[in-house]
Amino acid sequence: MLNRTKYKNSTRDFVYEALRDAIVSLELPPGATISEKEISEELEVSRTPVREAFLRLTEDELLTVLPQRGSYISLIDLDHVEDARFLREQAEAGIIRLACESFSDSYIEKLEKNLKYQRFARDNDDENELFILDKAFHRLIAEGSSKSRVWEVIQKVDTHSNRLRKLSLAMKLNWKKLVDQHEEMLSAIKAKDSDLAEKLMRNHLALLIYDQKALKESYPDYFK
Amino acid sequence: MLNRTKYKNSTRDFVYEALRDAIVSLELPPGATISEKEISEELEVSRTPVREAFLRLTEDELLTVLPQRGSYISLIDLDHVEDARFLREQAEAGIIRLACESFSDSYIEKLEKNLKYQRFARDNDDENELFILDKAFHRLIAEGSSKSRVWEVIQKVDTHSNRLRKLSLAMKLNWKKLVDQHEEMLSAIKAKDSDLAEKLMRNHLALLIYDQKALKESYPDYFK
DNA sequence: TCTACCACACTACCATACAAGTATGCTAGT
DNA sequence: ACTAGCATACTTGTATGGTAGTGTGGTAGA
Repeated sequence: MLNRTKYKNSTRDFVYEALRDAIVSLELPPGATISEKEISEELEVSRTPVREAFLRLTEDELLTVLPQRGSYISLIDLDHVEDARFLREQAEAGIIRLACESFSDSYIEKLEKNLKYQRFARDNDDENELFILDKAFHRLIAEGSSKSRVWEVIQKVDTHSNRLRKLSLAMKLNWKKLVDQHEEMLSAIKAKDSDLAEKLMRNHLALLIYDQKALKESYPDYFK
Repeated sequence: MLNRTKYKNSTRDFVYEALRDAIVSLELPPGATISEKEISEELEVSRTPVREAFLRLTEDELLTVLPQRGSYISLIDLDHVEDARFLREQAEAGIIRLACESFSDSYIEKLEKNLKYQRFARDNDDENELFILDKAFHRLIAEGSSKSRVWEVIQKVDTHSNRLRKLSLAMKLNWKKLVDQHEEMLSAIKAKDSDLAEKLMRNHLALLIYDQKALKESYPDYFK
């Protein structure tokens, strides 16, 4: 794993971020067992900060701890994924309505710039970059509507979906139409058409039910 | 504080629940300083589980920890309250739409029973009971729509509002019209009128901006 | 061969000791 | 009288030792 010095001040945060990144990137796959001692030796820290990181990961539902038995990376629970997706749809529907009501020119520009890069990434089949730009696009809409904190909360409960997205990336699923949808959404915001914007957003996020079935069949061990 | 034996298995959960209840009930008021050592002596446990409870409370934004300096109960941040309210409005608007589409008779009955008690509590000026019944009412709608987990998530981020509600209880603010609104909502669900139900829910939750101003003036030390 | 039992290795949980940063008040020097 | 600086008593952060519960593999006995 990475070197400690490039991280935050506290050892706890270092361990937490290292583990979370490893889990979300599937470097530590769902179902893998890990122990406090093992990680503490690997990262060359004591068990205390590792334990505290474990607690936070448990809260994020990325880790499952069985007292006196062991811990393992949580399996992806499609019910949880759907609940997170539902919450996200409701939240972002409300947010994009706000965006239609009041959105500064500077944020319009930021979105346009982001979209330009999205098109570029799409034309170059750079799914990884598209993944990042997609996230940034939605974040910008929330930011411009002064709802950054809401967006952060959603992100927090959306970790399971993030792992799914990583899987769908690996399987090269449909990432193309995404850009078109984003463009339509930006047009709606510019036209201040709240109803249309909300509808587009809901359709867009409904698609996040990717090919859950296909993914589950390809990686059965990763699912609950 | 309470005896340990009546709580869950782990010491950590015992400490966490004891502190969280004390904070939300305002027994530990915003701004009050507490230390790991102090709590560990009071509850007669070691510092480790106390510390772990502190970490969880920090994640809930109920506690603020300043390394090497001290910890204090977080002040109520009205911006955070509004963000949580916004998220709750979006979520419950979506949930009540679901309720209009599919809601079993048994849950209709449960809501009716709950409302009966609400009327009783209102007529007896029992604000405390009304507080509990209000919570249960909303929870029932989520449960009946198979969105319990979403409701739990909302609850988790809504802790600041809960403290506000406790304050407004103390000030005997308007708790009467609440029952009427709930009755209208149930009627809309029965009539399967999604649009009306959603509108009612949004209006209802918009009111949760109580008299924030009045509260802030009455308890200035509790706010950020 | 099968089963009951036990020793052992493993886990997370909790207690405690030590380290390091911070605030405060006293004291010595001006 | 005032200030710089240090001792001290706090705080949280980290390390480590011991405890109790759990799974496993081997062994003795039928």
